[in-house]
Amino acid sequence: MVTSRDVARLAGVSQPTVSRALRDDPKLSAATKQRVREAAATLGYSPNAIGRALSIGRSTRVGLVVTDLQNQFYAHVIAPMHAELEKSGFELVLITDSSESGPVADHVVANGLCGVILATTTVDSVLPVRLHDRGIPFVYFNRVAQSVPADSAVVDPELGVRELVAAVAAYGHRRVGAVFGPRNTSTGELRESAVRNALSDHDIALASRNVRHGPFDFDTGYAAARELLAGSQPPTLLLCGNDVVALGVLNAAAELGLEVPGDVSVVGFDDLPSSGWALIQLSTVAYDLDAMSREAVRLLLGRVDGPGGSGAEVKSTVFPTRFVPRRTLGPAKA
Amino acid sequence: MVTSRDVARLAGVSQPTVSRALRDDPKLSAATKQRVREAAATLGYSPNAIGRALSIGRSTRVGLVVTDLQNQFYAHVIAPMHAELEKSGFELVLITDSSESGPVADHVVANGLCGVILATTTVDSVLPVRLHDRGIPFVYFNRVAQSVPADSAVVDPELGVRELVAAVAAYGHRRVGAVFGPRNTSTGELRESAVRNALSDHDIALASRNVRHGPFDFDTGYAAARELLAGSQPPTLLLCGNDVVALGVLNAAAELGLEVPGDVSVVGFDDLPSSGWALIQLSTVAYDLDAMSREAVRLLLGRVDGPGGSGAEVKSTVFPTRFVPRRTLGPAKA
DNA sequence: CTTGATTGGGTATACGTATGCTCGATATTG
DNA sequence: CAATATCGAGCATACGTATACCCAATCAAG
Repeated sequence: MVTSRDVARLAGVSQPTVSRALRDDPKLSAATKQRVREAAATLGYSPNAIGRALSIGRSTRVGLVVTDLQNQFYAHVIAPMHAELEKSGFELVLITDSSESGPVADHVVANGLCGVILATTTVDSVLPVRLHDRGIPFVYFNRVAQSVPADSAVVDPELGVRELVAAVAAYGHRRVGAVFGPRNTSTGELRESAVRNALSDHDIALASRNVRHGPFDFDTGYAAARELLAGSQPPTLLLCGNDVVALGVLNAAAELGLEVPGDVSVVGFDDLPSSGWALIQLSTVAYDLDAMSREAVRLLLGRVDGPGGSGAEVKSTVFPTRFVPRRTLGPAKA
Repeated sequence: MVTSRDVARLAGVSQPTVSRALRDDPKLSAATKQRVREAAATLGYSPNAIGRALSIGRSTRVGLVVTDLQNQFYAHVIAPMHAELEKSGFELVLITDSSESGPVADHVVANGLCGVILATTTVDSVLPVRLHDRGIPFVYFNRVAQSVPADSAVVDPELGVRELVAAVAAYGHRRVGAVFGPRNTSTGELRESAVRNALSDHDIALASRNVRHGPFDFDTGYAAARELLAGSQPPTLLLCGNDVVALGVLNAAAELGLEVPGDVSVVGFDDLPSSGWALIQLSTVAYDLDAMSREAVRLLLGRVDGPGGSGAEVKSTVFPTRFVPRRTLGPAKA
């Protein structure tokens, strides 16, 4: 491995001078910088991130805390985050938070991550508290916890859901069901209340026997649909907490031999790329997930090497939603 | 941040003793170890990975080189790899290799990764050479490059493809087409030749006008299908390089108003979870992707902290395939 | 009882980089 | 021309951990 000392020797300067030259320290003469840069180029030197991290007490590595890496949703989150981080020379480290009991914070400290993006926060998460206590910069992505304020990139479901429910009403749905997300997540709660409010604005009842809750995954939708669509008077529409849940519902409906939207309409939330496929054509509520992912990164990096650090005001970037009508929402079955 | 020195002070020992105690050095008395462990627990100490990495000259961070993080395939690769790495206390770092010109190797060195898993190797990749030159342990996942030998976890398409083509022949397909993977990847080549051999064993011709090549992604399948299925005498079957390509084909077929398998049959390769969905029901060639991902990790870790290092024999774990018949393969259209 | 081996732990130092401080050399000013 | 300011770069050291080496104490064997 070629070190700054090797470069120093070749350039005829001291090691600290190499460090300063490459960091473009104004104290150095242009001539010296040039000489050092050439020597570095000759040797193919690139500064060792480990040494640097140890020295300045901070790495260029950002953690992303998720629960379910298999979940399609995260693929479309990870990719833009990674791209955005790369632009600033940061690395993305995946962290799965299976227990949430606290070791994650230890992990972050021990591995010297300079910041964390929380994508699976529940309202009762202790992780934000732990991170706050240790002074580790973090941001909320998608979900937030009220207990500890921090920057966040989130979605406002209101508008999209209103448009969606207007369409639902226009199609004449009266007997509706829903598969909401977990009650202990801000997204779950927010979307649920948005849906409930919009439904009651249109005088559409949501019977509790037609409502299910569960994690934002395929199985939740699948299991809920098997139950909800099996009765003698099944709902003519299932509103889903997100697209992945809706996919579970769609597949359960297909297995039950039900036509969509002939027998039952299905709507999602997120507008993942696959929702637009001809095979799927899921009616859903859309927002700019790519931009939101990048924004979370930008907010975090602002905290990490920003001047104020945790001093500045808490910023929350809210992304608007809109309804995207597609095939899976149609007229209510008579 | 609590350091080993803090623990040392509390335990009334020197800093190196803390290091030794926690690494279970046989030179230390059990009593001392116990005292140190208690002190460490009291302070909530966990060793700083940065300092450790700098000291021993090796980190516990493994890079995964991919091109397209959005690609559904990788979600099912990343998850098991991450889980397997976590078991051994290693971290997963994502690296996208956009240019493949060499900076990836620099990146690996600079950021002190202890090893790399190559998931997007082409036969003419320079990255393996660079890694080999710098003595960085790496393994091939899924695809290999002949130029530099290294451990690999790969698929043997032979058996599955043979079974698949037998089914194709039984269904009476004579006018077939294919959307193969890139010619400069080992997987692309291997699957293509397996298909060609099996087809000719059944005396089924594969007209070059019905063949397309391209990256293993959705758009490849989509674009190819729009072309291949548009003619007056379209193939009655499209064999696809992998499932994601097949999804592109299926969606193009749906847009063209074609029935699957009534008008055209489609088969894939990989058997991703979504291929088994009721909505999709893709006939495909399956293998244990989860086990293969984990094996790649194990092979790499064997090189990283194994005794022989690069000295030992090159190991290649080959995963067998089998045909999974589903809805998208049916009788040839008359 | 002395000598040698052995055990247990401390001391010194290394890893690669960054930065405060120092100091010589040059430039500036009175 | 002398005194002071300024610039440029080196020296020393810090970050947290691991390990080679060394030394004191204990123990065994002669």
